[in-house]
Amino acid sequence: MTPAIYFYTQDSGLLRHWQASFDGVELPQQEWAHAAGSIAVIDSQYPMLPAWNEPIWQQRMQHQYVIVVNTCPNDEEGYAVLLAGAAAYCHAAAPKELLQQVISAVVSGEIWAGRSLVLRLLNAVNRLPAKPDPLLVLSDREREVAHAAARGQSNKEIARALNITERTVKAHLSACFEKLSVNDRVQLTLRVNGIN
Amino acid sequence: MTPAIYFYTQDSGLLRHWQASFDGVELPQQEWAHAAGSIAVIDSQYPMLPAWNEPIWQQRMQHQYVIVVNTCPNDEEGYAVLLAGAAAYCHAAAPKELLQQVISAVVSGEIWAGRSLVLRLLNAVNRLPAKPDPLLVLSDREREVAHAAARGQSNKEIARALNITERTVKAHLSACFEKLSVNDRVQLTLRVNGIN
DNA sequence: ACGCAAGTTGTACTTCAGTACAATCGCATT
DNA sequence: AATGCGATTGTACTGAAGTACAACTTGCGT
Repeated sequence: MTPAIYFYTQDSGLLRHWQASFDGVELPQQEWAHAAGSIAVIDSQYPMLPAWNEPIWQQRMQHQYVIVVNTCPNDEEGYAVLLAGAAAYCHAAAPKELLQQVISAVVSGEIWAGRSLVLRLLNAVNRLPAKPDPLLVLSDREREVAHAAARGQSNKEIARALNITERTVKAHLSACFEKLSVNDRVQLTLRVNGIN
Repeated sequence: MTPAIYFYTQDSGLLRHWQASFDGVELPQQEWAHAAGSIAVIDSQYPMLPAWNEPIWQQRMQHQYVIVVNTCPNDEEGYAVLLAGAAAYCHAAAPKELLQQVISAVVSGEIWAGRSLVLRLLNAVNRLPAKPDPLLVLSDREREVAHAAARGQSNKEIARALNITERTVKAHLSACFEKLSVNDRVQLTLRVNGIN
């Protein structure tokens, strides 16, 4: 059982191809509505798409599996797309079997990309620019608490370790959530560890 | 204010050096007792240490900041130590100022290593062996739920996305916790994302 | 002296996460 | 047919997490 699949395209041939490969593929009703956890397949030739380095994509991809397809895929675009957080990048008219592989990989939380793109990504690892640490907005104490929480420690454990009360730990964590615009310690963990 | 610092060494000269640099440095009472979140400074010449690739270290380093020191540090050992999850690797008799830098970096959740060691680590990134996916023990459905949780989604969101009840999500997550030997979704998140 | 930010803690409350104990259903293997 | 596993859901409970509102202290710069 796969989540709902919304297909953003204006190519009716592609739509038919996908509908022949999966039950439940549909064109989205509201332009960019997205149910959390659903799958969005986006034809990169869809008109008026924001650039892949726009932060709007990261927000979206946090709550939805985004698969980007192109009738003429290229590594440059694929690189940008995956950096933006997409779950997959593949040929829009790929055979049914391949598409099913991609979908099942994505639903299982994997990232799908072609071989040449993967190699390019691996080579890029060494040249990661020193990213500005998002934790700099936190005070020293808040950063300590945030890192402890992001290691998987409970409030009680952190309190004992830092020799403060659990109440104080909560205060610091609430401040961290606020400053980092996250809702809970799991999202904090992801942020601290540079995921998403 | 720093957590308690336990110094595992048999070199009384080193112990004095550290005690002169920090308040609260003490020899551990019970051999390997460790309070969650405290700092363990381990002289790698301490007798009978397990090899750094022993899994026992990963468990330990999950709940404690471990700093490994050596009176004669070398990159080989440093590499193994940091791979095992240590927070720092440095010269045991480093000047007070440096030690304080190391401690404050560690308490802030950073990893400290000398420059040559850092360069070596960077070069190693490309040669990471394909690690056996720990999630293979999960069923397909459990893996879906685990990945959703590890993206920061709440039980309610996951339930909506997969079109099942929140109760079922809890059931799957409990199974995941059990199979992966973790206590909660934060630790699951770390595991799924290959941290620690 | 004054303001301000950071750190600390308290009480009280709401909501979420996680567990215990159980039950039903489908499917595949024996 | 029987057994077992995975998926699903229920009720009920405990404890942790997070928020609201508020207060006190310390240090630092003006």
